[in-house]
Amino acid sequence: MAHNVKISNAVIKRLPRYRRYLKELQKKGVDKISSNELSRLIGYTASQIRQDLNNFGGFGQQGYGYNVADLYKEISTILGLDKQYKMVIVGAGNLGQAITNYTHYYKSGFIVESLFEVNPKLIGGKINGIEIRDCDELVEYTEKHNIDIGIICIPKDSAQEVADKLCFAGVRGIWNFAQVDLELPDHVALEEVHLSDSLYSLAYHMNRE
Amino acid sequence: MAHNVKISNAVIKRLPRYRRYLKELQKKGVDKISSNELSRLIGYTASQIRQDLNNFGGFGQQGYGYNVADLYKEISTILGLDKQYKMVIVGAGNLGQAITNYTHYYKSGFIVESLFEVNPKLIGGKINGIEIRDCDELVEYTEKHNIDIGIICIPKDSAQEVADKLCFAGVRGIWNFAQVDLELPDHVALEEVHLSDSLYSLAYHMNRE
DNA sequence: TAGATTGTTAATCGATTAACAATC
DNA sequence: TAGATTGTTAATCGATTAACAATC
Repeated sequence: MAHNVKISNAVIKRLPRYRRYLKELQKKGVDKISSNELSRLIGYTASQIRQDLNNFGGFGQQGYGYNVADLYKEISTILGLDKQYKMVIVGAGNLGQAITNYTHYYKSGFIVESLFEVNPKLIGGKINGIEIRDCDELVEYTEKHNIDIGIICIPKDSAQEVADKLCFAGVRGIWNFAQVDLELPDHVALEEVHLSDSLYSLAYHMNRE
Repeated sequence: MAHNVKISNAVIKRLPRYRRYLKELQKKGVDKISSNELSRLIGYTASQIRQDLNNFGGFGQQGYGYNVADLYKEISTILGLDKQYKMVIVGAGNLGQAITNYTHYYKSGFIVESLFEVNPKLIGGKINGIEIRDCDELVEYTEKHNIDIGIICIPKDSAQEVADKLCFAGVRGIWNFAQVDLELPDHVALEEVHLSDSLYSLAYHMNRE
């Protein structure tokens, strides 16, 4: 059953993966699955799967297993994917463009409302029909349009400053691609994607295995 | 001192972060730092910092601390950043292009030798002077040029197939951006970047904090 | 030398796995 | 009902933190 105990981040990080596998099962027309079968597919132990899910409630049925469609829906709700999120992307370079396209085509609940840039050559242009505005308008726009998420796709030197502006303008979450660890107020959620850290850990493993 | 005990992935994942902070310190002209001072900056406990570093050897000096430049260099070597890596990127869409530019400008040790595409409109074009070739040439090219790393920037449906080809052609590591968990032979290192998983965990935290 | 700080062992904490009673 | 499989408690394992002797 649901409790008030804080759920560890390790658990949260596994939820999207459960969801992906459940989606695949659903596509294949599978409508029930046991923790053991799921374990074989996904690679976590059956015990861990049951523990993870029971952090949020008893979604299974003894003697039967889990209903694939129901569990998929439950996990989606836990993650907040039943809601919509308005987003702005700061930095309209390749990465900003890539994320714009990606969310535009694949993530219906996450809507890119506008991009922001300092480079005058890009300002006024459009990506997927979404306008690129001057960075000077960032705070005003974000406040006015009740933006939920700010996405930072700019070099690290100005990243903290932009993050501060986004927080001031009322975003509830920041998705950071700049190579710097941001400091945010407690009430703003932060997810950092450090691409070069990821590449470096790949390099490490290439020299051992 | 260095041992043969397997070093946990948690430790490896922290190394690039140490390195980033040491780089900043170096820029500021700081030449020595204690585990306590570093702890205050980076947010890990001093105890953890000393434990982490001692997995690889005694880089410090009692009563003094750690030499910033030396430690930076040691960590770089541990990660394998003293070596060069030849890479190919499969998928020349926005993300493939973003990574090409990114590594081209910022990661001197990681060289994008070629991109590969199935879209005939893109084949023959260039990004940063790097040619986009037909995916049909992937195996031959990769073998011939002794490519070390394959980067997968294509939709999930063909990702495993491309990964198999890259492994067959002899890469030692794969950096995967497709939304699927790849299965690779043991001797090929794998680093997965699941962008939507990251976005979903952000959504989760936005609805709790 | 005295003070500072590491390297390393021991203690604690948290996460994973195992076991099994509850129950569909 | 009997068999299967969950939900949940207990045991184990591993990672983090604390403590302190070694030593610069």
